[in-house]
Amino acid sequence: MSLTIYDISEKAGVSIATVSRVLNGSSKVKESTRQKIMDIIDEYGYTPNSSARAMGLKSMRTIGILCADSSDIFLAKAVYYLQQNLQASGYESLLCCTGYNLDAKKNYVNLILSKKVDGLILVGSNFIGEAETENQYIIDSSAKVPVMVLNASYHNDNVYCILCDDRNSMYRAATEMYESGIHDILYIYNSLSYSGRKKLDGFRMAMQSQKKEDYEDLICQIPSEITGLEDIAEYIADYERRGHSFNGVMAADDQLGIAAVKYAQKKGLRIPEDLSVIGYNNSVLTGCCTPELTSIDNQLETQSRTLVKTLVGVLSGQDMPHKTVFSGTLVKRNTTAF
Amino acid sequence: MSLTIYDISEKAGVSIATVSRVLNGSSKVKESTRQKIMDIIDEYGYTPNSSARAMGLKSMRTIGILCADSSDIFLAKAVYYLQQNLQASGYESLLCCTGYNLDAKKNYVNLILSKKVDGLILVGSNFIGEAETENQYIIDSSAKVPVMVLNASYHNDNVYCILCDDRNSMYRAATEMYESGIHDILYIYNSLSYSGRKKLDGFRMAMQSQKKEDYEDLICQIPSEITGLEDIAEYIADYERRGHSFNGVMAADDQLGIAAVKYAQKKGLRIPEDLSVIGYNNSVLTGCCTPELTSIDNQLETQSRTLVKTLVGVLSGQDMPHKTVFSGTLVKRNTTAF
DNA sequence: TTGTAAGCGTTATCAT
DNA sequence: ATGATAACGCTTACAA
Repeated sequence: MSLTIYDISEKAGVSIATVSRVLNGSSKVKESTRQKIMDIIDEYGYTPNSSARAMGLKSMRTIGILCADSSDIFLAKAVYYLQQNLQASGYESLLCCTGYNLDAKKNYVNLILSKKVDGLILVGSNFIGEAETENQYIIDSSAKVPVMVLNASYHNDNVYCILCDDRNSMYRAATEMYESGIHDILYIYNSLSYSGRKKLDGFRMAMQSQKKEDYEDLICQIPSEITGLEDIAEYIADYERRGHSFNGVMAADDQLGIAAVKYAQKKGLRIPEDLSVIGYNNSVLTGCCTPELTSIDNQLETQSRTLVKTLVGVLSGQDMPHKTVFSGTLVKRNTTAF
Repeated sequence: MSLTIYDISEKAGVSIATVSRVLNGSSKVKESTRQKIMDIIDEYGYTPNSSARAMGLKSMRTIGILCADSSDIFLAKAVYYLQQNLQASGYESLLCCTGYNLDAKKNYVNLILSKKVDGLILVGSNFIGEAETENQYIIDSSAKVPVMVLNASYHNDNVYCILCDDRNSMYRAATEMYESGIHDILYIYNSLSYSGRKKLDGFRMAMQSQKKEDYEDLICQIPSEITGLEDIAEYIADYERRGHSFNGVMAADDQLGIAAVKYAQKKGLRIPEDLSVIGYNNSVLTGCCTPELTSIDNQLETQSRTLVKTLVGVLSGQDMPHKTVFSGTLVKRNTTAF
């Protein structure tokens, strides 16, 4: 069994209260006794029991992180940055992968709340539903602890959102592509999560403000059951064969962007001469295809850092902004010429 | 403040011991009182305080997971599977990303041990050093809790290893490539972690048993400072220009495999006619290049499941195998013709 | 079957 | 500056 504060106090010939004081750096302790206690702690390698500490402090100094799938390339990155920042701020984190089903998510929220975490971080816009009823669980949770949402927006009292302005980022990138002379732009996407909707909005806005006609015909949802990149490429080829022609592609994520590159290779189109492609997320995948994929970077690292800073502020009683929005940036590689 | 066991016992008109009993499903409780208590728990939404519980049980039912970088595509997958399995077995997990520096790793081990976790999982062979002194911290840790190692082998009393036989997997794949008529095989790798060494061993064994001469000339370490895939491709091209010729590439991971594909594209070589390529890990990256990358799958999901099963066994006092080895399988895609 | 009471290792409020 | 001591919420002998 490992040492307790009692063992240390005994060896040092002081009371546990004194030991506790030096441990917490709190009240005044005579420097000599402080030294003596520290020496003994070092010598015997004592470390406080964090459960007991949590009971005394009524806080675990632990944050619950929920994400749908921590092996997703985008979410993994976010979780990584969050944990690094939390750790640096002296918080533990409890990670929980929920999958994409709403009921499962609710259950996991309850589970993690029962661990008496000090706060909750929802990673990814898939935690926000379109219907208000789908989000009741967020309101309920926020009654107990502050809820942070990464990459989506939800307005409520004790919830704080950090996000990238996906709509505007997509708008700007689509506009830039259009103004470079590429007027027939195919938009491909998988799902309409919160950020998925924003991106599509941004694309539509861009086409509208360019007075582009019939742009809706070039908005293409990839059915969720087709997942292989080659299959998606084939689906795009089909779409083209059905009478839609385009010389640019904007994809809602990098995987889809790569599928578009594969489509071009299949059709013998040159990139970027015959077809320009822009992905989204600026993930490691961008380097894997040839030519390398131009992509929109949504500042995940900055978002994560800000989120933790905001959370720590909230937990220490400060007033913090309920919504912080960053702008994405277009990272140009070789699937675009502008 | 949330409810305690006292609140529930009061509302139910029983003692806290009885409530605790139904909570733990332990000793005999009359069905009617059990029902009554459950109803009240449901009605008021009581959830036990896990710190208090940990103190009583003298266990947090928590496992510490250490990995160098949870955003690494391979490690993220492993961590994901581990967490899923631990959760299913009723364990929490505390994830901690250590980076690749040895001293940092040691510090993190101590940190996580101070949380009084019930066990430790080291994810990835980069936790095992070549020199024995580098591994002392594992021995020290295993004196306190069982230590599980994923994807590497280390022999000690309270440490348990689950791994894929990388040497043999590489041996078989290289042999298959050789026997298909591809006799000049370039081996590329980054680092010599535990599994990195095994893979290289396997390659060497294969070449030796084929009586291939001068195969050492075709073993190429990519300097760690060059990281971009295009740059690696360029490095390979340089290597070739310096007088090494080859018609096959075996890469120590998928990223390097893709770099080899990029090299071929750069040189105008046809894949697989002029150059065959095999990657390692069978990650999502395999689908991103064109043609899609043949890769060795190291059964991460199976490894993770087995690891958790073994850990749970150890924690419940059962005798468990100290070393479990799976075999990798070659997943053939389009960078190979055999 | 149920209740009583003694821990578990801290923190924090009193006194001294 | 330091020491007693009461919480904190739970588990678990031991009694009844």
